[in-house]
Amino acid sequence: MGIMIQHSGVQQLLESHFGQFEPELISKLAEHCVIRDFEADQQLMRPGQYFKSTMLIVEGGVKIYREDQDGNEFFMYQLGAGDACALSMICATRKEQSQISAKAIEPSKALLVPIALMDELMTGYKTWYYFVLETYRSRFEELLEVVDNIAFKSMDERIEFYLKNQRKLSHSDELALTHQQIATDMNSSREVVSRLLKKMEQRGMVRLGRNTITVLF
Amino acid sequence: MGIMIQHSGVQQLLESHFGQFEPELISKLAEHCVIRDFEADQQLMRPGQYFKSTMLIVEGGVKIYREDQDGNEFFMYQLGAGDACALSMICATRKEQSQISAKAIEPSKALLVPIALMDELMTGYKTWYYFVLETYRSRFEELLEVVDNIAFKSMDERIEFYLKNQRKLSHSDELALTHQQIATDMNSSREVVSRLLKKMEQRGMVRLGRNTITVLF
DNA sequence: GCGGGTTTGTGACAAAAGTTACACAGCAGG
DNA sequence: CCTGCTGTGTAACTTTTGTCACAAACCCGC
Repeated sequence: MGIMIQHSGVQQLLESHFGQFEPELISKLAEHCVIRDFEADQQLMRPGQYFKSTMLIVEGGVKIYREDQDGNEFFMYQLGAGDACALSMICATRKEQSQISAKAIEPSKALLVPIALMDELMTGYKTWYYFVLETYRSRFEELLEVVDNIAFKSMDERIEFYLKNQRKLSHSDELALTHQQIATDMNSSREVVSRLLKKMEQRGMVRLGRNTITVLF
Repeated sequence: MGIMIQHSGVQQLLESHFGQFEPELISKLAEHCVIRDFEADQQLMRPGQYFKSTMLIVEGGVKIYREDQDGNEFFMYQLGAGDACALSMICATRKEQSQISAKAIEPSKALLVPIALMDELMTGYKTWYYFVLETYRSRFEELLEVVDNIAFKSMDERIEFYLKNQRKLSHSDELALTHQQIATDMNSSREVVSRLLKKMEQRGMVRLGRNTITVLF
């Protein structure tokens, strides 16, 4: 009975954010997969961890980071409900180690799809197949955009891009961010970020407050 | 008759570098795809171009670049015989614009697989399906490594990585490179590269000559 | 061997980013 | 209201990277 309730919950979550999936696929997923809850700031995966399943975000938001040997982290992109982690799909299919770290930015739910199921889903369900391809494509493009930013742009342009991104994701011009958080995400230092933000304020691009940055552009 | 000869040539090239493909897949590809030749330094694709087909490299070597608006280019990774461009697969499936530029570094041959064929190949041939997934995975990982380099490492470490890479690809410790080429690939300037290479020579890591860098580490 | 190209070496300087050090403002809890 | 913590502002300095200017070395064809 507990399982039945669980399954119908899965079904409902899938229907609301993965409406493109055919009904049989949704049933299949509801039958074989589980939902896992994450608190804000909790890690969904850490570097060096092995994947046993692919994750689809069904609620909340997740930030994806790249980490180096010294534990520095570099923010790459963010996932929301309806997105999937390409890495967990790719690595999952090869039982590879994760090279990235993922952190929930708010209370979130993810659907765990066992890797054992992947082949069957890919060959049996057209909408799943397209979903996976589309996931690869969009993650790849996001990653290319990340390369653009750090390869061609200076710090102030990168901050601007970062803020635009955050605004889009939070659907608000008031961002609840500290300078330190931004610096950490960009693998820079707080002083540099403060300095550049101050210049942006003087140019009328943002308004700065404690824990808040209001985007004006 | 000319077509017959063409087809058997395709078949042979496929067999030598894509031995994992099942015979029926090779025949299928030989039947529906064509080989295209590229001279050294010729562009396989340029930014803004639309894909009509996916490319498999069957001979030679290709460098993949990201370009910005001002025409600066940033080298990301290199493909050899047996590799495929993930971008051309991903974009091909959506008839998207290319975001990258690809340049042959030596006389090369590529197999052009029409995008119209992709779905049929993916669903009908297991080895093709695995090949595509593996292509996505390895390009994605290469891209992550690129991010690592520019996000975490300093110029001298990046040069070191670049040289190691080139050594692996050319199967030789003697690299035929000018400082200017390296600088262009890394979106830096020739003077900086010269300076750092000189330091590396003093530390005994390389030996420098005109048009050649001998890797000693 | 003599120009004229390309490639490399180097010094001086400028700009960008990172570091150190410290002051101070804002807020929360006692 | 005081205390202490967190977040921000800022000056001074170092390091790294990029730019400018020019010299020297090398290579090739004549």
